[in-house]
Amino acid sequence: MENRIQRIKEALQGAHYKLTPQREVTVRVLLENERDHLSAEDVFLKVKDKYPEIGLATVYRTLELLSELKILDKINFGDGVSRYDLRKEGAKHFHHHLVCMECGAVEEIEEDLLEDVEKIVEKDHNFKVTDHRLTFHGICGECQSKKE
Amino acid sequence: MENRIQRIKEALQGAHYKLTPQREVTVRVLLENERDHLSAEDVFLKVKDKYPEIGLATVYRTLELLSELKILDKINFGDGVSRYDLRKEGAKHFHHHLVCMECGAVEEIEEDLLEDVEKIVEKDHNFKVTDHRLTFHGICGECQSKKE
DNA sequence: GGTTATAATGTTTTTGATTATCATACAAAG
DNA sequence: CTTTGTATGATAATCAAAAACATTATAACC
Repeated sequence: MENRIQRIKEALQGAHYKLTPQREVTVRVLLENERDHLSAEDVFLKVKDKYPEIGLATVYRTLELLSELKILDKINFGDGVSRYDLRKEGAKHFHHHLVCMECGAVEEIEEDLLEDVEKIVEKDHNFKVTDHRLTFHGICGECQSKKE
Repeated sequence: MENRIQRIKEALQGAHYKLTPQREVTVRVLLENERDHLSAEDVFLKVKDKYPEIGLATVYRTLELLSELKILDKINFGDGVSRYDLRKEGAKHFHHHLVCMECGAVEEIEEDLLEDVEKIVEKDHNFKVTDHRLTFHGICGECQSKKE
């Protein structure tokens, strides 16, 4: 935990930003809820518990900043809100999501499934791929068994 | 063109909806701009040229309806608006997009690249895949040559 | 045809997420 | 200490999308 914060601090400083107390609290909330996909509002409420003086705009600004630095990924599952997802350390790529159409559960998968597909795209379409986003829609195991 | 509209009409009727004049004009606009990724506002303005009495809410409702029927796909490229994309006739899956991070251009690719990947996901995660969405971020051919 | 029920429409208002603004607080550098 | 730039918090503005609601078209029945 502490060393991840340390590295995020270094990433910020490398881009001439500071790890202010507000930003640190926000990062801690993101780390503590790494498995969830929090909206800005969710993050704001959790941060406010630890640091009640913080303003909503600051949380938005911090999330935006961390996204620019590729520490966070901003994702959108089609409900009206943006959600934020910590990128795994050292991960070149965004991880993938399985979204259940029955219950809305979101599972993350880590495997790098698209190495070959990227090569095809680069070759066939003369497009230099820097990242990708892949989401599967379907029915999760739990909902499959419920339906029987 | 006319037979595609005919089939969309049948799809609507199969779900007990009618192809009203407003809906037909909206569908025509979508067909005529198949290669673009229009926002609801874009669609509204184009429809209004042909049918000035139409209301914005009707366009929203029609887009929503066509999405539910899987005639349209609602997509989000991270700017604040939803965009709508006609699904190819007979296509089981959403097509993929290449988004250029330099100029914002969006290219569509049709190939079904994920057959194998889907099998892996179904097997490893006990998740019944019904659809997927895949977007590549990168730099398009044109911007690559400009940079040299 | 007339009548009723239902579906679809258009106008307007409201909501709700995100962004912009701006005065204030803070920190670094001289 | 003063200056200069950055970050913050409160608030207002924006803007896409949804909701509300009254009106109009359509269909079904007699």
